[in-house]
Amino acid sequence: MEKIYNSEEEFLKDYDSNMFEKLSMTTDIAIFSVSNKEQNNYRKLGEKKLSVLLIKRDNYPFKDKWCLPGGFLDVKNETLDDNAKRILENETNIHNIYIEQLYTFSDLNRDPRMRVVSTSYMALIDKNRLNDKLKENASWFDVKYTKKNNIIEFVLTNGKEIITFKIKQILKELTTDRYKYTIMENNDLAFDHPLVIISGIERLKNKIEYTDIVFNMMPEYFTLGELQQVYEVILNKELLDPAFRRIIADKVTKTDKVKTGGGHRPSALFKYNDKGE
Amino acid sequence: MEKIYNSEEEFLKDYDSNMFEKLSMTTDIAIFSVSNKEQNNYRKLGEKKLSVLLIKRDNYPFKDKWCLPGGFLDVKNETLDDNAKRILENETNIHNIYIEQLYTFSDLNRDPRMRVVSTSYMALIDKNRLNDKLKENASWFDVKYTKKNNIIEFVLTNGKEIITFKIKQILKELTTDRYKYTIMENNDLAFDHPLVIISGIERLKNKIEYTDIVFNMMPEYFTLGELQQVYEVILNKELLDPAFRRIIADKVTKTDKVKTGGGHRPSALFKYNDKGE
DNA sequence: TCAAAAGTGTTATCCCTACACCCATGC
DNA sequence: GCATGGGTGTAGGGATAACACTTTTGA
Repeated sequence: MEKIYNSEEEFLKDYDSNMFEKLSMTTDIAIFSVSNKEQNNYRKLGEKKLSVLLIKRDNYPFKDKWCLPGGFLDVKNETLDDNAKRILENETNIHNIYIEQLYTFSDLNRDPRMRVVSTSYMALIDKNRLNDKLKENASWFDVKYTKKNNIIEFVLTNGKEIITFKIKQILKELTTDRYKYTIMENNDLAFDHPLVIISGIERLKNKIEYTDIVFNMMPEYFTLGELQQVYEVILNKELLDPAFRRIIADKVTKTDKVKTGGGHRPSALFKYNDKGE
Repeated sequence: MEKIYNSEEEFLKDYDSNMFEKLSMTTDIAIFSVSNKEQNNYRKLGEKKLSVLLIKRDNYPFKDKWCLPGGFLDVKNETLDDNAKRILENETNIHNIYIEQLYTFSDLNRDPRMRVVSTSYMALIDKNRLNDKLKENASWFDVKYTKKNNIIEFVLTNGKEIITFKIKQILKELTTDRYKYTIMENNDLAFDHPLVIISGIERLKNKIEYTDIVFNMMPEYFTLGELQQVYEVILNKELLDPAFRRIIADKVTKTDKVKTGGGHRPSALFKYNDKGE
């Protein structure tokens, strides 16, 4: 299991020991949610942002750096899914959260303490369901990214701190238009977690088109405008109303409820139609 | 590293020992290719089949059962990709083969010898490039499967032996139309390898639509008819000629070469157009 | 001559984009 | 009244499916 280091000396003492011949596994989880920026104008909708949960590390290596929630596999008792769920329950107090395995990273120098292979997960949640239950060393960061040629620049901020990193996108094989990502610049985020974040975002963008995973990030009742904003935040582009409504028409059911008070025509509230198909 | 058992006693002696507290990792690789069934009719094209390479195990557990090529990770020196490539080179003598990570399986009882987490890979190859180099305990099996409701029945055959298994497809979450697969019946294939095979087939079906991976299974020069057959074998359905030609038009380049001798109009030979885009 | 596959053109249909337009509300 | 988002209809264009048709070969 994970060893806790409180000082650098303690950490360096183990650094050259035989620990490095053993294999450990961890899971790292990118939990995504959508946050709502308040607006001054009483008419306008709050601007939505994609956000990810980070934890401030309290031991070496990467002490005092932000990282994704993650932890070591209990070899005797857990599957990787069990492990990811347990970590999420510890960090967020939330059960029954949607998780999905992303990719298994196995760089030799990933963790200086020992040989670690890490399976990454993506988790989705409606942030409003758990906001005040977070531990004090955890914080939601809004995610913004821009792509120029093959360089993707990320800016993460929680209002007080800013985290930046750059990722390069490369064609992996001549015969695939899937990409491989490598970290170009990263001073603020522990381990290879920038890669986990971009894998999660790519998966999310992909799956929102052909599955219903987006409803894991929505409250029970929502307006179509709110749902459209979430799509727009994830896809990083604007959608036209009529097109959007056609696409999601058979995924939602209109309810009797309406949402008023917005300085405009009240919106009908919808529910996810999980009987569908 | 992997321990070789030549008798069951030897194997059972270790079974209850402390080995089970340690963690090992393996990779398992589903190598797919397309085989060509000969036809009696001189005019007809050979019928194409999807095929997968299996190895006959020579030690416990699962002694004398067929399994996918796979092996233990060298913890000190290898990434998972390195490991998969090394295993493939050992088993097939082929370098520069296309590989792609699929999914990491971590069931607690996957391997009775010890706690094993296994990352599965898919590999693609043009079988004609390596046919006579195979080791004697390796054999290509044609893959046929039929789906009734949520049960998928597989029949694998290499001409002499037949391997069958059944897999059940279940909706994993209400909010995803991705599936989870569980093994219902499996007497002939080692470990959880049926799951690796179906994951690979699903990935292949998906990616053939939006990437160029199929060309990893083609020779340098091919006719559009042959290419279409490969598509049809992988997608498990027939395609209409004009539609197919439109889809792949900008992925291939016509060459001066033609293929004659088929009892019909000669076919132009095409090349993969890897300059594209 | 004929069966089989190679290869091309054409039409009808569907789906999506883009735009236009009206509705209802709170200040 | 008016800005704002809610909500709907429709014309045009592009892609696709389905079909018809011609070409070329080996036996």
